[in-house]
Amino acid sequence: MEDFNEDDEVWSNPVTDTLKITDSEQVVRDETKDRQSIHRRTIVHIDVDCFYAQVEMIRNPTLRDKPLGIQQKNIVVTCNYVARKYGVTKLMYIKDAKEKCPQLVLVSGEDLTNYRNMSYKISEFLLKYTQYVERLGMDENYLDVSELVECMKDKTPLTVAGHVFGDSNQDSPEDICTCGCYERILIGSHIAEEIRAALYKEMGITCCAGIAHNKLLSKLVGEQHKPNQQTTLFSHHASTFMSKLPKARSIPGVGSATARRLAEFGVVTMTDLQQCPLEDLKRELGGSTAVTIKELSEGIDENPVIPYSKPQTLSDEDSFKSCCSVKEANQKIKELVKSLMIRLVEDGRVAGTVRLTIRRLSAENKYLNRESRQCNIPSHVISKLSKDNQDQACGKMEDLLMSLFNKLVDVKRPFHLTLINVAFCNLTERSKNSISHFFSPQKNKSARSENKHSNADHSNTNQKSELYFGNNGMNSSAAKETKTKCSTSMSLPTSSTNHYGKKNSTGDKEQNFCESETNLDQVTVVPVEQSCGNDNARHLVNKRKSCSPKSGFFSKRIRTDEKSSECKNSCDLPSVGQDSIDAEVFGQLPPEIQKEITESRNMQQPPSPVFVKQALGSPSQRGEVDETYKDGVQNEKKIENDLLTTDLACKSDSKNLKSFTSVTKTDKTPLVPAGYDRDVFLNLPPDIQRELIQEEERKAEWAHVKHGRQAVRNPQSRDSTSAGNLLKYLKRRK
DNA sequence: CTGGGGTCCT
DNA sequence: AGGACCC
Repeated sequence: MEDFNEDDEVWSNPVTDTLKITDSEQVVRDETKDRQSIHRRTIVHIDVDCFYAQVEMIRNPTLRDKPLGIQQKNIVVTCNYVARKYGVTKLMYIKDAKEKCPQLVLVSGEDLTNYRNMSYKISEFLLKYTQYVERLGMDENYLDVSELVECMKDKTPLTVAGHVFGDSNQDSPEDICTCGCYERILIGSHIAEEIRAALYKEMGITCCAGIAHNKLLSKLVGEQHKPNQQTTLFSHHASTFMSKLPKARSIPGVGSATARRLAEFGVVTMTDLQQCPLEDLKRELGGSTAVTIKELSEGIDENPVIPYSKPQTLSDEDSFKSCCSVKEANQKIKELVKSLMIRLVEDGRVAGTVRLTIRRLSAENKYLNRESRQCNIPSHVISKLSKDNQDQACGKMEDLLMSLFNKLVDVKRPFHLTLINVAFCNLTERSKNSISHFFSPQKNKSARSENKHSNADHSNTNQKSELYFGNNGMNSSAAKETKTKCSTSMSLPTSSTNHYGKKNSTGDKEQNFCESETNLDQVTVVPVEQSCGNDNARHLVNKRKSCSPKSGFFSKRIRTDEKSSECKNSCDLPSVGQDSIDAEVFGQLPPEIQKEITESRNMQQPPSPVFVKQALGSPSQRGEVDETYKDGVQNEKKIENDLLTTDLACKSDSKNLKSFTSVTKTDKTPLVPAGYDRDVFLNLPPDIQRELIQEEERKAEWAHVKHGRQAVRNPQSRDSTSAGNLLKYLKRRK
């Protein structure tokens, strides 16, 4: 039955081949079409509401009910929704903002440390739902939840959670796509809602979500209802949705430069772009961007969600009115280096390159005029850094940067700088260096490229991911967790028909309700490998042929042949909970009434309509969401405590690291990190041993985080709170 | 009077 | 090294 496999596509593409020569009626229902469909994925885009302002309001709850602006230099970079009521907007001058709202409270947001920490906590939290989490800036994440959806497809809910784009009442059944995406997106909307509820409950963060079949649409549709709401887009509304966007510039990926060039030949609105002949676009913009933005304008976007990893650069910058002397510059650089060094040490990697960027005051071209010089960091500076001589290392680094400064600026002539940026890049894990240094010098050269390769590629194929982590002796849990995740159950009733009266794709199952009240915690989790057999487990391996490292909307098109696992049997888990609405009765209501009920529930501010309420395990955990939201202050203490606990847990982790290290120093039989020859290792100087061990610890910590088991957290708070009804079914390793 | 970060491509 | 894009 699953004849469509990788071998077939080498020779031909049965689906598209057939599509070309046949009437679509039969083909659309072809099962192979489902796998190939551009609708095959379910993507959730999570956008944290006024991120910096939320972080500050969590830090200081008394700010909640005041108009709050986050200030960087002369600008309000973002503000809370109280301030927005007064007309304060993002990137507004302080002066203008104060005019609009004299009581505006300003908090400096120039130091990003707190925001960065919260940002990663959020991304790590999201990793509990899928390994496919891609960060976009500090406050946005894409999640490919296709696998989660696949596992819940027997539990397709009746209605969408949250807002939906377009007027569903106007839909006739023929409009709805029959490839299965309708049901997948429906499930996706409930996944998104649960994620948002959990994010709020666990971290006190509110966000918006967009749910659609690709990244572009999920991001754009999520902006329809803000803040703290979510919007779902079904594929049959995709082109309408795109047409309704005002400007071509609305497409993420069409920036100011492209928009200007488009406007030069008369393309301004989205429909202009949609209707502009491809040939014209190619002529004006070049072939690849032309094709890309043309497809984006039609709502087509096959770019995969690329799992994030550690950042590729660490940079710190400061802008100012004027810096006209070497002495001043030196001082600024010194400060930047100091804070960057701290971040670099925390990161655990070594920087191979340092870059200095400046901006000169100039009448024209106010801020496109950055110039930079970079150089390699000599190894003796690196070795200083890895020891305790960090002051010395900073000194060396300053010297390096000053020599770069002299390359940029003719110091004998007057100069006027308005910005200095220092960046560490070419970041590599220390163990790579150490290992190749001490054990296999000939591999030294390949270390960098190998690293880069896996950064770009392992994210795209489970196969490589497994190889990569496996080889490291670290953790192949990325791929494994995916497989085990398939034992997920949604607590909503299923029905053989949706409220349009269309058959579900799983329509042969007449079981409409899940009445079992089995305790969630007793649910047996069956790994997919077992329940589906090896043949199906094999499908979990992505077979992406190529990978462009770029993750934006302009990346080259990547053919992805992800085949979702078949895990029908393992999904037949008992389902739980009762809803206050009788699902059977609800299902028999006329569609308009169903819609009304759903909508009235969706009006509630926090994510909590039918699904969440039902999904939350205990009465004490449901129903209070509204309350909690309204007087957030009451909850603040708890949230802060939670965060505190988290921090402490992190610290205790590094404490463990230290005690581990000290054991190796004093014990007669020191521990030897996995993957090292014991005799060789023990003959190394003690400080090298210590470094290697710390290296392994750091890698382990990161892998930990990467695979969703935060280094952190009171296990109880994770297991027994709202962390997720979805999550309750996910098998956690150990 | 225009943040402080990031990404990838050319 | 710079340019485009993202937030």
